[in-house]
Amino acid sequence: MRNAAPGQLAADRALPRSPGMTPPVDWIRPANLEAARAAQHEIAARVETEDRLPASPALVAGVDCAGAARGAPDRVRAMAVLLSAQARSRPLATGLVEGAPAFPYIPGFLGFREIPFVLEAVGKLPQRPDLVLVDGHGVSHPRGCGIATHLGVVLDLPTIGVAKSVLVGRLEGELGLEAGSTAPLVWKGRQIATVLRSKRGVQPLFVSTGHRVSAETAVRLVMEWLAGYRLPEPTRLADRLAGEARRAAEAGEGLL
DNA sequence: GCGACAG
DNA sequence: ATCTTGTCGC
Repeated sequence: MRNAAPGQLAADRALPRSPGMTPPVDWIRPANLEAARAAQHEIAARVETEDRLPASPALVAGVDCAGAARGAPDRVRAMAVLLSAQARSRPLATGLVEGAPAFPYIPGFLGFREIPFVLEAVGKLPQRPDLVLVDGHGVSHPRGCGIATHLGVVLDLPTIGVAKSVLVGRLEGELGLEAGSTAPLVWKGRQIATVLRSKRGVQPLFVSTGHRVSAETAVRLVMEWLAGYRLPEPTRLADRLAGEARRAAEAGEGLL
């Protein structure tokens, strides 16, 4: 079992979920696009868009994925970082996983490619966080099921989507140039995310509800977890550490 | 039919 | 996401 398909083993063994229910396999490893699309509709029907998390989360995790290594075409590396409100710059723990994705990258279906690995990476953390910041959209998705929402429902944890570009929708109105400026991202007449200028002079972030976090709280928490950079610290560290891990792997395998 | 299109 | 040096602006 040590050499089982990465995604499969990851999904079953490492699910750091509260006891009670196990997500349908199609929510994690659907056999095809049609099944994946159906799963997204099921997941979207279970999303909670109201707050159901501590007002000030003490343990916040950040997750991100990167290519495993240049030269290793279809490999993915997932990094999970656990931070505490007390020491936000110093990770309490990290979880790293690598494997071959069962899904290709298809806009709108990112979760099926990365979540199997993210689940295993989060499972390597010593404890479940109060909140998870995800690199990508939450409900600001064609079917209301971006990777942040997908992950939140599967993990049964509060999540926030922090994307660096738009998937669907359009910025409405004007976005100020100052840090903290916001504007609605609207799609089909509905606000689906908040465009946030996290820092002066940088491209904005697209913050959306993942699961159990309201749109307003999502923006507040992202702002609270910023540390002088465009991305909030949990996500920024996961992104940076994933990149460092990739370089280390390339060097270790002599792929240079 | 023609674009758009998270990471 | 990834390939990539120098360069412009806060």
